[in-house]
Amino acid sequence: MDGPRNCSAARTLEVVGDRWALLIVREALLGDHRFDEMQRRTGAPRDILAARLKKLVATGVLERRLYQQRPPRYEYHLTEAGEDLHTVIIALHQWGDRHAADDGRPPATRFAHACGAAEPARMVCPDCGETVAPGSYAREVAA
Amino acid sequence: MDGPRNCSAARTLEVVGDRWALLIVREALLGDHRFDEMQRRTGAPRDILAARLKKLVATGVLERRLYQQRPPRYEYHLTEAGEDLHTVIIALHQWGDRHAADDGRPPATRFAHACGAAEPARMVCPDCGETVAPGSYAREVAA
DNA sequence: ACAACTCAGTTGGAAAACACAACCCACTCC
DNA sequence: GGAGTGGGTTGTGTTTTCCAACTGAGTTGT
Repeated sequence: MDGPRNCSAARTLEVVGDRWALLIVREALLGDHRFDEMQRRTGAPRDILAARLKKLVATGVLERRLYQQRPPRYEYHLTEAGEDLHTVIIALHQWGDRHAADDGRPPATRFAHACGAAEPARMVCPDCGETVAPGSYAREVAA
Repeated sequence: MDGPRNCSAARTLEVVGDRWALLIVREALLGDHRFDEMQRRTGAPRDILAARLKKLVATGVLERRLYQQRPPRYEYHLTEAGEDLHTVIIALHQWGDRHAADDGRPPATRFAHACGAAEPARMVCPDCGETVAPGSYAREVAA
């Protein structure tokens, strides 16, 4: 009866829901902050990268920092909000590990927790401590 | 020195890295399986929706089920791989809750664990049990 | 001093994807 | 037999994207 859902996930996708935005966030998480490096590591066209960086700065995901005068050069760092996207990146990464095979190219990127654990992180309910399953978690609740 | 990273997150984004794919997965998670319903709830144009559904079936995220002969009608259900995307949706949803305000429209969709917990799910390391932080988790490891 | 190189972008033009409205088809219900 | 339903397709613009080349301030090499 009603139209599109008023949904937080959809709002997030308006900010990072295109082909390159989340790869840019991934780069920033991995410690790359400069234009050229990001361009090489993501494979994004330079003009698109420039446009996305602008948008991500405008939406408060990244901030632009001057790291050198003359000529003025800028780096892009994650804001606190940007850092919060790490769960999205990790979730994407895990799905790829499981369902989209590495086609045997060079060294893969990998995420590993500081404690040295080999196992991937899990999403758990903070109350009952159970791992969140697709069916047990997704419920629509009228407001 | 080298080109684009060989990265699982990037491979995942090749499958669901456009504006509509993840919203379609969200719908399927929420229990909508039919074309028209998905069209209304996501807001995607019909032709784009048709194309995405085809792609998601081809990539093994969705499967097409005949639910009625004469005229033949199909529903779209998540495969096991598709269901595994729930962590991505949840992560997006949480980020939106925190950083992209609800602009006060109708009832919001909401995800809630079956045990009734109000708190959002957390990503934790299965070994040390700690909540995964952006800095503590993202590390590149040579293969 | 002059050339080559670095970094961070712009610009222009072709190709692909997208959005929107209209249409189609096989049926069912009134 | 006319309207309605469900699941699309088609045609026509409008936007994005892609790619390659270029700019411009400054630094480094010779």
